[in-house]
Amino acid sequence: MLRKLNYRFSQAKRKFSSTTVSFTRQPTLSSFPPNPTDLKALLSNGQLEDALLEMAIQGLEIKFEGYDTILNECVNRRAIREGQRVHSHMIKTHYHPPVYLRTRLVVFYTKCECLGDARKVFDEMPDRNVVAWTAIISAYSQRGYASEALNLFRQMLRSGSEPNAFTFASVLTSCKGALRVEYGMQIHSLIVKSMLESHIYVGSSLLDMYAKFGKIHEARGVFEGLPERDVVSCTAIISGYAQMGLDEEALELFRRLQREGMTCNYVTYASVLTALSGLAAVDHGKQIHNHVLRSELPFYVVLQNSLIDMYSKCGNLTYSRRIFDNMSERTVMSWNAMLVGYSKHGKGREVVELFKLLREQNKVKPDTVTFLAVLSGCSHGGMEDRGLEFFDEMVSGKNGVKPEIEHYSCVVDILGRSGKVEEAFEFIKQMPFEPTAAMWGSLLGACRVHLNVDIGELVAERLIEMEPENSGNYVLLSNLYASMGRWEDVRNVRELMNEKAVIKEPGRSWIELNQTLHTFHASDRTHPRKEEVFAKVKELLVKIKQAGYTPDLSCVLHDVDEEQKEKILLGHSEKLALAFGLIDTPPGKPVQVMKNLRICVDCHNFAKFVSKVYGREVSLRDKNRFHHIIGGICSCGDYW
DNA sequence: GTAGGGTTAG
Repeated sequence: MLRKLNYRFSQAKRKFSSTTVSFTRQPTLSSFPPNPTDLKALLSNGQLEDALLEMAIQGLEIKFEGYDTILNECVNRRAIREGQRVHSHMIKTHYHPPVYLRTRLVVFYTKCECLGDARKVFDEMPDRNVVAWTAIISAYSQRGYASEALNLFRQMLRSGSEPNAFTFASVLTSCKGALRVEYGMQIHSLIVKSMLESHIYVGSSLLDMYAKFGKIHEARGVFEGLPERDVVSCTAIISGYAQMGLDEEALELFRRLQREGMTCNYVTYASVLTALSGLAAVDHGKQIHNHVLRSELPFYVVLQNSLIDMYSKCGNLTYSRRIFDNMSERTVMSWNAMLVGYSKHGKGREVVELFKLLREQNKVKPDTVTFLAVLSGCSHGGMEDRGLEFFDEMVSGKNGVKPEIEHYSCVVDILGRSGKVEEAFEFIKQMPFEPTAAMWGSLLGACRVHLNVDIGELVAERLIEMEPENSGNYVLLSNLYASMGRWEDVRNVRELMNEKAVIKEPGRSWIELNQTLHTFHASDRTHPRKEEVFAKVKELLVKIKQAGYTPDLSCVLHDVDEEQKEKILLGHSEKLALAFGLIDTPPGKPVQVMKNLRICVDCHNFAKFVSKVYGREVSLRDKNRFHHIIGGICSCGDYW
């Protein structure tokens, strides 16, 4: 008997000699053949290797319970090689595992990220249960194969297997990944039929799916219908608003839920910080920062990335850089957030230097966003030649990131900015992508600054063809004609616009003073202090006119007389917000105004005169970038 | 046994 055991033991040792398993200790067998209880005892002592050894020794005797126990342990420890050995042991010994064990194998392989092996076991299953289906679906979903996950879900339904809450929660994620809103809605009706709409996991996934497809009302409906809320469902709805750019709604909901006792974690704060970045609500942002510091949350790098972004979008690059410098670990997003910050502030030199540092440190691989930030940073920061060099590097394939359409768009911007309008036009015609409206828009802007009507007209024609409803395009063309003194053409543009255009998004500007956001719309008659604000605008106008300001009437395309046009211009929301800032802050203090769209030529000029005449530093953050105006000179170089 | 929310760009 003992010899038999020794023989088997040495055989087993040979079998396992290729693994990392070390045999410092001989397993103690209480009986022969050993039973699953022995295995469990070994496993509970953490002796997975010994358990495997015993399994090999006893051969066929192990069967169901032993395999189950060991595989479970392999899953818990993510012990890939050991689990694979268990699986091959089954095959070698011609053991045919029941559904339960096959499911265990599928789960083992999916958890160990061996999708191919998982799929093989799954495909060979004679009958599949809901757990196996869900495990394989979520494995595909989590690894980014959303369409395949949806395919499998359809197969599951056809096979007659009934999805449970786990399945629904998982498959909804695939709908987001595969951009299939119609499937999401069909699945929603299945969920309702299964009475799982109020399930906390299913509900959060469902509301997140709606939010990701821009159906925020549906998302909110699902959220309000949840019988209980937790940190995930609350975060999902807040981030839903934030991701849609509904920043005020996101902030408002966050504050309400906080009052109602919501718990927050790092994901919640990261989502709220996105909204605060959009609003440039730096006082609120600092409060969150304090919370974060006090609570010592895990996954700090994600939060730090959000904080870098928040501070830079609130105009405080110094804070951003301080956080960046103090990070113990940086991801590519950390670098990107910092580079984007410099880029939006027109700090070309800093962009190039930081990118150099990124390469020197050689810890993080730059990605497509990195190059987008670098190219647009070079463009906005007066480093056009460096920008073109980086782009050439991308084209040559030296840095491993191939240029995409957005990078080409940056190059159009760079060429246009440096006055190479013809070159930019040729570049667009020859690039391997269909030009976008944004590209033509950027080139039309270049034509305006560099007074190139010939190309401007061609570009405008294509642009208006592509986006006949976008009033901004007509304004650019009108500006171009006006700058050449072609008033007849300005009138024609207006008529053309009257036929087709609608104002897509109303202009809105805001300013944060003493932790309060004050928002203004064009010709705002609703603000409680409107009289004061309008009076201040008039006062500013008188003073800056004396200093040489003349309104740029080509920014107004309404069919009205000149006096009316000037009135409309004075009602632009950024002027109101700027005036309000001047009223409510002491002389000499910098003022920062945010705008949801691109700033108009006249308002830009207005702000420059105000900064000069009143000796104020004025910062304007528009849709694309910051304008830092000191003494009448803007950091954008009058090109944006 | 299987499941939900997050940070950079556009």
